[in-house]
Amino acid sequence: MSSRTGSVPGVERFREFLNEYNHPVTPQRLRVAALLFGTHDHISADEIVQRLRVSGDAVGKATVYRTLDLLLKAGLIREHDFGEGFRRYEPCPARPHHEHLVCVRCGKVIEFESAAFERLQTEVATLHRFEPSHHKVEIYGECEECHN
Amino acid sequence: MSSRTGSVPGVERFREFLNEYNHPVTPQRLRVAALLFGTHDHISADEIVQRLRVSGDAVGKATVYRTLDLLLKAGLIREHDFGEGFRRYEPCPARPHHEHLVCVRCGKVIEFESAAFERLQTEVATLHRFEPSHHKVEIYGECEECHN
DNA sequence: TTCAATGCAAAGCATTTGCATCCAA
DNA sequence: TTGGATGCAAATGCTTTGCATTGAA
Repeated sequence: MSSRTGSVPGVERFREFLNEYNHPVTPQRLRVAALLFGTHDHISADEIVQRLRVSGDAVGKATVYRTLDLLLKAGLIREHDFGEGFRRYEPCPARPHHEHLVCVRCGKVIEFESAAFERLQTEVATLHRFEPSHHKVEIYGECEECHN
Repeated sequence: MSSRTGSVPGVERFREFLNEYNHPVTPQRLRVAALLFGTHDHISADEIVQRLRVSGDAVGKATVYRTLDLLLKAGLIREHDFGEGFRRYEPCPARPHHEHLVCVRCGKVIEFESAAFERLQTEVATLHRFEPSHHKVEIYGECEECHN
């Protein structure tokens, strides 16, 4: 075992969420949450399985997917599909809302925020009589290292 | 049979692309192209198979996927993943580059363009030393009919 | 004790691939 | 005539589900 999960705020929030909805707090759930809240990467379900296995805290793949569902419902993580054939996840609470730059060669993901984008979302949605809930802005291209 | 494919500009452009790369011009390829260039929807591979079957121009699913690849390589269609578990396609040449508003209830897709978004993409990419190739802006929410 | 969680394996789906047959050029 | 296209069915890869077992409360 490695993580003192109690010290990670995100894990605490997940614990509260589980209590609130009378979902058992299991070691597997805490491990998945601790891993997610302890990384800055945008990792896939499979990477979660791998990393937990390596650190000796193996959790079944099905349980990982089920825990990701819970974390999504709790609003504690964000789900992404960058068109790679699988989804990636990142913790929410850490940083404010942000968008992504994705390198089409090496897969590197860089985050950025832009108040202008936020403003434009509201503007455009209102114009089309939409009630906006969320949005995605992804810019694809080549990062400095990959671009010759 | 229904379509006089010769009258649709997109189909003509596809024909030229096939000739240029010495790919045979087959009736199946023309049918898929004609369907795509004749609709304003954002349709899935499966919908293409269904609609062609209904109109008596059945084309195998594998051929549809293979033709979509060609159309993508030709730059004549755009591919979208709105997180529904499958991809949607739309003709490119018809309209200038645009973004999407997606109703999370009924799945309706509305297109919009915004010069401001285009400008911001370049700005942000340059800031992070990215060479931008393309981008996606999707705003999710409830359309007027679905919102109450 | 008890009801939900776990984890394996099987099932589901969209998409891709293998291969025998067919056809555009 | 012939190399590539077609289309069925099988394979793939991510994700979900069924079910017997385990464990949190």
